[in-house]
Amino acid sequence: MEKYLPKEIENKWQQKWKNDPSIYAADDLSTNEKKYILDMFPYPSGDGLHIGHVESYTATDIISRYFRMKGFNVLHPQGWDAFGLPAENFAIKTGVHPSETTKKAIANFTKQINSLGFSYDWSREINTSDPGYYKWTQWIFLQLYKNGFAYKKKAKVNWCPSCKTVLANEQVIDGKCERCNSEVIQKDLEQWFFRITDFIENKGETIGLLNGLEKVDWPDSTKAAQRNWIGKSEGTQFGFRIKDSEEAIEVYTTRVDTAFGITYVVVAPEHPVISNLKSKISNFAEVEKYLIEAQNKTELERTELQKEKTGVRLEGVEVINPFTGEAVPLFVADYVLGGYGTGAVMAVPAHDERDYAFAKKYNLAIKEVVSGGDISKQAFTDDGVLINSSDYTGLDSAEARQKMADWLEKENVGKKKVNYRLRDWLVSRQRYWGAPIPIIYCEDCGAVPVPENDLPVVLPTDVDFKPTGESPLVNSKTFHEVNCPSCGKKAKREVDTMDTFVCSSWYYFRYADPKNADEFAASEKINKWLPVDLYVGGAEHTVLHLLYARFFTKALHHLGYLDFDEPFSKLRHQGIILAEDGNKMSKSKGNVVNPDTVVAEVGADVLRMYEMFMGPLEDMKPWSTQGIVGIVRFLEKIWKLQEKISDGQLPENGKNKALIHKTIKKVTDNIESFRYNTAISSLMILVNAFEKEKEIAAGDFEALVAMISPFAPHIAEELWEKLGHQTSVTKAEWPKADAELMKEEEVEMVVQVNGKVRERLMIAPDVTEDEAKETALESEKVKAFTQGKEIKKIIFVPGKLINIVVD
RNA sequence: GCCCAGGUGGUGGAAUUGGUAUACACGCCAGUCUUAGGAACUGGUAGAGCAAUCUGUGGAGGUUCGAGUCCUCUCCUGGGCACCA
Repeated sequence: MEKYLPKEIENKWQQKWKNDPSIYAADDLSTNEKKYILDMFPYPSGDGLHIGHVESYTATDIISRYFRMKGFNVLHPQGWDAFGLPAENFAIKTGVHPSETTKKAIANFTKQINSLGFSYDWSREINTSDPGYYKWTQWIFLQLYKNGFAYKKKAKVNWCPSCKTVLANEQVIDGKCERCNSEVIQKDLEQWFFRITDFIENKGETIGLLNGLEKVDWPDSTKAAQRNWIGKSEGTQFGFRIKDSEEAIEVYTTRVDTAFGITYVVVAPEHPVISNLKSKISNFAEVEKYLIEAQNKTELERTELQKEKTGVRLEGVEVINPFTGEAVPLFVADYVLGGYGTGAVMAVPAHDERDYAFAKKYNLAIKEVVSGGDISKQAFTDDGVLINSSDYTGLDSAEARQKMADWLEKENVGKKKVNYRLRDWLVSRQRYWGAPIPIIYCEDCGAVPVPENDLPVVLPTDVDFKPTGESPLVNSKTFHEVNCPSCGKKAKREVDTMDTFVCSSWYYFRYADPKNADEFAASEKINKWLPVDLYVGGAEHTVLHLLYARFFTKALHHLGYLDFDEPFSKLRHQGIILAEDGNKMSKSKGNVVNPDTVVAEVGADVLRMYEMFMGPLEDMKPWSTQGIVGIVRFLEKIWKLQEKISDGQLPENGKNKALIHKTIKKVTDNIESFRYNTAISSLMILVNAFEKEKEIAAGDFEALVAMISPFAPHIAEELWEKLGHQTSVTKAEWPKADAELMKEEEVEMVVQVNGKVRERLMIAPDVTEDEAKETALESEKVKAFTQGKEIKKIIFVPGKLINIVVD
């Protein structure tokens, strides 16, 4: 028999699949039940495919191939998240246009992906930088704009000085730019936003971003992270009247029960009340100095100095606590955030750590109103029973919160209020390589949407890439200077482009109808294929892509374009594959494993199967070059089993039959529950058993080949062909487990005495408790522990275990 | 500080409702064969002990005939959020 030569086999079959793309094509017309299995599409970087891509793409490929064999109509597409900064930065350095770089990278990615035998439906390939695609990104922008979900406003925004563009909140990690790690600063700029906060709670028929999490099958950690990011907080908002004035300062609190302990009020440096009260503030010079200092701090500086609180009293201004009628001093301090709640807080040093630290530093009164702590040492922040709180004394915190909020409402000075941490999504970018925002500014008409007939607004090529802080599109006269679509006068185009996350927020709709020139996708096709049945990708997109995509789905559902309001019914993340040394793979450490090298050495089937065998998909796990040998040996063993295929009739071998059917069941269950590592191990057990046989029935070997085909499609096709099949193993039926045939003639029964294993006996699987007891008590080993003792109890698990309880 | 997910041999990891702890694989040890190779095959491999046996799933308690699995407390690791009032 010839040797197992993965390279030859893999080339042969990849060529065949390429020549017959229909075998993996999704069928728009089929009435079979559909499965939409989706990978997070890659950014085609110059570095090529990463070993982590291989992990998640193999996982989805296995389940896609499995579902096809089960008779489902499977949609398993792939495409390119092709806009983005790396190509643009490369252009700045070298002058090579990003479209060139991207085109090259895509060609390389495609080659690499095909060398791994993934069963994508390439007829549905998409590319976000293709005008045929971003026309619809722009179209969706216009729908959002026309319905009030996209708007432009001046605001304090995150600015990355190195990337020279604004960033969304989600793209700032620990005060640093998600992409380049530079410290982010705050700037007042006029920018485009999407009203994502409108969809936090249910909106009409559309289930909200919070409630929607309850109906999807996503990892708990991901749901928790999204809830965390949205940051819902239920509290009370009420006003402090400024003494000798009609004006009031609104504060927000979750602890209105501590209101009798208020000893001062604090506003954020951005709070408008400061300039409004300028005439009253006797130390305004000092206050102004503080404001300037606060403004110059970066986000990082402002939060890094958490311990050391600073602030200035607004001398000459006092505010009235509505509960006590007491006048308390007013401070400005940058530990209060301008962008959250009302930008002002009531300070209760006895029951809040930050207020406590501030009060200690500036020698302010600390008044205890909830019993249970020792406020001479530290703030007591738990709930408790109220003291020193007039009529509310004696109530516990929860009850007091309710009654005090009711009182505020009755007095018309406050109400219950819900706040969220989530801000609207800032989507404009001052960069080149993205989808242009389809808006035209006219001196007379203002912001005018580009007419839908004029879409796409094509990205011009006559630009200078050097980032200046203004979009490079401003340099393109052909692009920038246009006529107003409304009045025809000279006007200017919006020069900012959209965040690449906008392009990736809807791409999974486009796969349903990728070539449609009249719609972003025909509604019958979208509603046929969507929602996505299984979505697999890295956990780093938890609050970025996954939140934005949900928002798009909800907005489009609300506008009547979709039948569903959650895009991804089931989500799983692949874990990070660490380098052999246990560190993260990185170019600078030189510990990166390149899939091309591994494929060249051991073949795609081995790489695919090894990555699935390493451990649970979602776990972080280190690469092991040594460990691959196990899979090489496994596939070689399967190859050699061909020699044992019997051409004649084999006598029924009961033991192997049971093992085959048990394996079918286990592999089937494991694939459906995404536990490929244990699926492979049970296949190994079956192969080890086959190896011990002199001959194997052809049908049994076929079942094995069918089962390995999702994991290692090339060797499976080759063996399938050698078994005499004319058609691809993809067209084969997935083997069925027969429960009758799984039954063993004899099973091992564990005999325990007082819960400890003392003996293992072979019995018929259906013996009764009495029979089992009798057999067990005859055993010498068991006797040694039961002799002369009274049997108090027998626990019997049929076919498995008997536990004899003695004194 | 808050919220998730985890801690099992030398290594990656197995273990339906609580029911044989360490499947499968790597590595290691011994052996067989050999054209000495990073091949193949056979056997062994949690720890202690000559053995019977005892001890073992981060730690301490508890529930149970029986706990890796359930409960309480605690330590550690990874991830997310964080001056959010």
